[in-house]
Amino acid sequence: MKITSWNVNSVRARITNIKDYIKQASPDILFLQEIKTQDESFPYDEFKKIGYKSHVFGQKSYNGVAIISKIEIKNVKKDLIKDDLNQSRIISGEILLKKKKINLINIYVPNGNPIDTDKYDYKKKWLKKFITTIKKELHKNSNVLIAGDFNIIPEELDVYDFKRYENDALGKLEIRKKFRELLNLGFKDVYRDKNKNKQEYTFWDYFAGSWQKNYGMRIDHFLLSNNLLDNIISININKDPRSKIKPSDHTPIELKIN
DNA sequence: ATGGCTGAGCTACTCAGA
Repeated sequence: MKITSWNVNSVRARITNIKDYIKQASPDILFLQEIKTQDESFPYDEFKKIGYKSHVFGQKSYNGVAIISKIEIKNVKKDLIKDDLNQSRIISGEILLKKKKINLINIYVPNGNPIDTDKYDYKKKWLKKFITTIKKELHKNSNVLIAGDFNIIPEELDVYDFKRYENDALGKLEIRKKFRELLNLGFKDVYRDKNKNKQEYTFWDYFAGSWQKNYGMRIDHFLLSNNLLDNIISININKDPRSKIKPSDHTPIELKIN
């Protein structure tokens, strides 16, 4: 089974790119972030035509997450977190894999910049609530997969120039500590676990030729609870969609499990 | 390089992203 996570930066502006990606990569389940549209404007039919059912937690103009899937997703929830600003940033559901019930959680963590504003406080509070939520979820079911746009650079090698980001909402130590706190609940950062020293990115800015210069960062992640690590086949950052016309600034990350 | 692109909503320009 292939599960992909991709911040698409508007599902409607990106629909052709997304369908092209699906044709090429054929994921069973696709986690989308930043769909930037309300539920009623989501392109359900476009995905239905190619065999995917959509579960959507939309929002006008900003944020918004969705899970689209070829296989049945049960017990879809959009209220795992009571969001202080009522933003649409988390959607979860359950699948069965070899008789194991797995809790799938798709997140879009607040950016948090600039750091001297309430946006940064919102990010810290959101992450704190998220960690509390995950602790509770683990008590109910220890098989947990979390994926999405974390807006966290976990370590220095996860960005082209760490000095530029050590005082940024994506790279500040207190934010990176939240990521470690999550891992300490019993998760692995699957990409880093399988690629100990490799420097690959999932995001490149639109401007200043960041893509061409490979000025990127690794901020989209798959976290898998330790008891599921034996199910991993592979993890891959698929850079192809970032090279296309009218791309998202993020590229998909793909996990294969069995 | 603290915004040099991009998208939404709207239809001139702001807000947001990272």
